[in-house]
Amino acid sequence: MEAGSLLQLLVDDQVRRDGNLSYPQFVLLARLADAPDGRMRMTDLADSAVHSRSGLSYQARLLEDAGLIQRTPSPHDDRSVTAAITDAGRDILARVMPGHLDAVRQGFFSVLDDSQVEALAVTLSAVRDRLRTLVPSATQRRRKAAGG
Amino acid sequence: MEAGSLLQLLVDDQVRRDGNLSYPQFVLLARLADAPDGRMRMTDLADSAVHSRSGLSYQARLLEDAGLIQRTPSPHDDRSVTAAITDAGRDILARVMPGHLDAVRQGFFSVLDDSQVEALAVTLSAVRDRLRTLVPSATQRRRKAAGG
DNA sequence: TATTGTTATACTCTATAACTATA
DNA sequence: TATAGTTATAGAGTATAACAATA
Repeated sequence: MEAGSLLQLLVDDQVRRDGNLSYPQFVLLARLADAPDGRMRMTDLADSAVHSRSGLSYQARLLEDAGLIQRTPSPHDDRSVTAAITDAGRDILARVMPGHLDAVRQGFFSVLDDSQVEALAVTLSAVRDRLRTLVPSATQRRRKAAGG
Repeated sequence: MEAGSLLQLLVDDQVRRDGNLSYPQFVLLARLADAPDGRMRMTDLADSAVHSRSGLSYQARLLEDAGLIQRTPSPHDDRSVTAAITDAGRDILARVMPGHLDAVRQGFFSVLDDSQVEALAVTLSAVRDRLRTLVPSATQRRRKAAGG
């Protein structure tokens, strides 16, 4: 937990300096950039980022006001909204990534060899998957609140 | 990072239910309980917990108001304050720990074998130590702010 | 002068509940 | 009825800067 907190502080500082982004904003932007076509449904984004829906709406508004993402109605379901990273969003990310990679290399990878990195990927993925079954997603929390 | 966030959510829920503690309060209390004599200087506590001093003062006030810690002037340096866990604090911790151990076992250790746990301890400790050299402590941040 | 700790203040983030709208 | 998303509101946590006190 200490390692995680410290790494988040390091990355937060860096993305704030280089791209005027907060850590959660950077995570959302990076996740969108990695998604097919740079788009994701709001609910899926909320679940994947461990956010409540209202928390995601808040961050999405900030990112949209900054011109880094755009929200549009989803094609096949008029209830849904699709968030898409904009060209400006990709530009910011391109500006931030070199420093980000440097920071992560220096703070994380530099003290590990390849086999250790591989082992971490395996074990922490297993932990993450396990925790996803134990920690209710944003959607599940909502269902629980409505039902109880 | 995902694993860390999820584990924090899991633990936060559990310590809140079982002991009416927030995650940062639980961390501070546990750290004090582990310290020799149950006492630590405020600055050392802030540095060890990745807090600013003001942030620690805030949490310390909450814990003290709840009767779980007590702050007293330090014996050898009248500028310093020593925080000590109280009997009530130890009681709360004793009430919370069984559920905590269960949660961590279920969410974390259950998916790992002994050698994986050992490898995690080695690698994440190295990462933590490395990050401690890169992320300024509360004291260092303050010096920087004063100097610049 | 430098260090320790607190406090006033402001801001970010997150969540709950209420609301609107569509399936 | 159930799901998707937003917003009003409130609260927790943190940090910066100013302050008081001691080394």
